[in-house]
Amino acid sequence: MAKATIADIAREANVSVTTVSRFINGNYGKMSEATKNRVQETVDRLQYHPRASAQKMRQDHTHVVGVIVADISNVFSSLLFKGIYTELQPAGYDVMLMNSNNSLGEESDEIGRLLSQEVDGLIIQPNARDFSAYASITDNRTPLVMVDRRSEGQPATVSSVTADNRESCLRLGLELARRGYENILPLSRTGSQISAQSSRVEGFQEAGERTGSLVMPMEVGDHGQEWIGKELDRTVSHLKGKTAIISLIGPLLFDLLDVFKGLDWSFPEDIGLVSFDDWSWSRYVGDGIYLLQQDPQALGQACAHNLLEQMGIAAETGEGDPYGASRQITLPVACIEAPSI
Amino acid sequence: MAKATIADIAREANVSVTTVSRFINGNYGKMSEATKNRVQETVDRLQYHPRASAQKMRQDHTHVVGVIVADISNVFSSLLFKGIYTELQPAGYDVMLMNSNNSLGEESDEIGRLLSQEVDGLIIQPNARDFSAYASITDNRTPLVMVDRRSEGQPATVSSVTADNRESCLRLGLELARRGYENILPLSRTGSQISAQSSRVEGFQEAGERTGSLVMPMEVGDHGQEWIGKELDRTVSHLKGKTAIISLIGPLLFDLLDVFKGLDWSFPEDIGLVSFDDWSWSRYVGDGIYLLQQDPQALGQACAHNLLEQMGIAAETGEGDPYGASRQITLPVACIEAPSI
DNA sequence: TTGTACGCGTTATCAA
DNA sequence: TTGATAACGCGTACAA
Repeated sequence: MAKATIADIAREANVSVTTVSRFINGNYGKMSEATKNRVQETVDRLQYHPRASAQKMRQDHTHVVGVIVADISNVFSSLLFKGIYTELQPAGYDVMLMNSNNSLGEESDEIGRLLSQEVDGLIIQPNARDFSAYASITDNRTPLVMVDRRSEGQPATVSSVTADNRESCLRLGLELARRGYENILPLSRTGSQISAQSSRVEGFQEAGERTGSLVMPMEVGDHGQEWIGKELDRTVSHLKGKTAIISLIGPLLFDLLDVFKGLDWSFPEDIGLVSFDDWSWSRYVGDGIYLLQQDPQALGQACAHNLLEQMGIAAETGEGDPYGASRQITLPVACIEAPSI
Repeated sequence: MAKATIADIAREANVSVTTVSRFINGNYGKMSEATKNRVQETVDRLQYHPRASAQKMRQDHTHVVGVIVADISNVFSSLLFKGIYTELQPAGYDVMLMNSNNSLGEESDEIGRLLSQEVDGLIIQPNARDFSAYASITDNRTPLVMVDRRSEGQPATVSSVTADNRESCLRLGLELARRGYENILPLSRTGSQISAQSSRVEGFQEAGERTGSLVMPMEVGDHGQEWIGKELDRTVSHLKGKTAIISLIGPLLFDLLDVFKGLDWSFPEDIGLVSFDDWSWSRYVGDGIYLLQQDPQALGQACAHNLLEQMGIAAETGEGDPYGASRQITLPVACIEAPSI
């Protein structure tokens, strides 16, 4: 027997499809207890589930939200998703998750797929430097929230949720100077055109300008530990005074620890070490590592919350401006002290 | 202007809806270059996207797969998802991801939602001890793959993908005995009715029977580090000979390291320490920790691959048996040696 | 090579 | 309190 439809229920329960539909949607107001029970029984017996796709045809919302993260194997992304999901699920929204792998091409393809799914809203951790890559979304009047990274030329109508990268790095730069560090080496490994790492570098550079310390950003690209070790060794050997190395992205800390071991550097004696986002394991390494830590789950919840607002307004006003609720949201970065500097 | 439909394209391009439909579906066979180009141009200009929900009405597949993981904040789940996604996306399937939070109630609700979405297939990391919780899925003839855990009474028609938990723990138990350990304390923290942890305990118990060593499983439930520390201390102080403590689930290792610090135990001197699934950070702790490591991404790919087979057969044979491809798949657990035992 | 017309399962409108 | 029926956007059998 094929899947039950609303018509099957109606026939079996000796009512009209209208009544069944009302029942499904909880409009018990105009329904006798008797019919209600009869329909209920039939629905259970035939294991009827209303089909989302058929419902979508008659309604202007799908109750599905699309999410595109840059790298799902990074813990940042999974906690971000958890925050999003925690907020959206109780509100009655399902989530389609996609992984762009830090690739512009995959991202673009995925946006198309999600638009085809008629998602009610979209949360993206973007890869493209220029916002034009996302124009199809706004053209579509689909509510959009950007997270973690900002692309250039982003319309004021689009929301943005990021951590306080610049400020936290500025503060850390000042603190390092206060502790007598004269050189700061922020290491980044950027997979895409844009990332939160660049705002972090800016923060350090500002601190350098204010304190007179040397800030020398280093982009390690796809290079392995051997290359990183060589470059670091060469650079540091030319520097006067105390040097601190900053891992601007969580996974890079793994490599740095190996590199330090290879060079036989220990911290904080030979060199200072600070990292972003270790996801709470590094406190078991030696006496712990000084950290700047984002709260990805909070970021996710903020995204979802803002998106719900946008979608709510879109639903209320119909043809109105779905972007009334938009804003730029910045969440704090925690500083976890440890004797690695 | 409202979203473009196939009819809009047809009108603008001066062709019939049939032609547009053929174009969308790549049936260029019966189409002149001229019309093809004209349609192409119009589609681009109006930014037309076919609506998945309308297509679904006319077809018996949605090209959407549902995935329910037990705890998305556990790295196991995110890598599992990555494996699934990596396999399904190129095959043209979108993925709805849900997080059951190790809760039976949420899981049951989520299954209903996914069935309403008419997913073509389902991958679940199950919470319920008894398979009856999933009967609605098989009643629906929706292809299903269970991963990581097995529920009782699972029909032969349902696939299962798990890591080689029992065997790997048996081998480790034997190895521990060989190294002179006389007591093995596997610690588990189970959030749901079933988990992979129980097969692991079985493996150790089998080893205990063979070697004569004492195996004393301990369930720490929701207790905090203080409780764990007290219980461990009390237990170990009563034991003769060398003792090894096993963290049967990755996150528990965090707690154990703190507990060890609190009790001032060091490994391997005072006690042996082994853990499952640290996700590669623990090698920086002291001289590293002995590990049994699953490959969640490989598990995910195996799930997706099997599901694709099931769905392929379902699609081919129409009313035929979609479960022909079903099997029990077991993947190896890697053993990463380190001087913590 | 292109077009017409119907039906998929549901909800909303209107009528009874 | 209930029911009949027209849409929603698309794919396809059949007609031209």
